[in-house]
Amino acid sequence: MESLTPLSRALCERPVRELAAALLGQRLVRRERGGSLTVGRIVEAEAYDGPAGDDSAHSHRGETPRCATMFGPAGHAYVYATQGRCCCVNVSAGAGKAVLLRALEPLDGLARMRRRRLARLGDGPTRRRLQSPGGAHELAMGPGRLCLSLAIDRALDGVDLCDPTSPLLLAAGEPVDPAEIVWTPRIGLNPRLASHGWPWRAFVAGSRAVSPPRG
DNA sequence: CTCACGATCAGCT
DNA sequence: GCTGATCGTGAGG
Repeated sequence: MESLTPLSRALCERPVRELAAALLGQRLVRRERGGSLTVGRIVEAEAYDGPAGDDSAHSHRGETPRCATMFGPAGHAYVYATQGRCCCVNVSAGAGKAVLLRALEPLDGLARMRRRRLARLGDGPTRRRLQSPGGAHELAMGPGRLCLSLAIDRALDGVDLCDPTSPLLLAAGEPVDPAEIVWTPRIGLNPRLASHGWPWRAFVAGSRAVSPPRG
């Protein structure tokens, strides 16, 4: 059983790129009714710098109902729906800034994670990979898959990730040595997201759970 | 009200 | 590397 020392609010109030780096190695913990815990180690994170200088942030035109959590206190979960299929979860960092959690290395509750992923899959190669013994690292590889594995949806938007009693929280793991952190431009289908040339995507070198670049 | 568009995923070529 | 699924969101009339 993982210990549940929550991450401090002060950490989440640091500049977003520092926060993205500091989140690597920490735990994302999902506590469901009945007390079951699903836990992953954060291995990939992406910083969004808010309305001032970041056109690709959801907050780039100011506060809207969808992204209101980004303008609330730091350390809360900003969860939004994408394509109606799945959600993505961010750690709010105040003033419209946030860090998107892109990938976890599964630690606890692997059976629950696999069950929830398989429930969404047809009879294709992905199903067979996830069922194979070496397939566990793929369970939460990618921002949408991460949320599917941990049963994160819009109902969790706004929960306090620094509160040890929350259904979703950040807990202390092992910080990652800065030398092990790789920075790259953002990835995704929208070329605009990488157009800044900013190396704002941080991931743990060598992690098998890091989502591969696309396009 | 209408409409264009994704911070994605899965499956196939 | 390319396409379809599928729908919330936000901008504009």
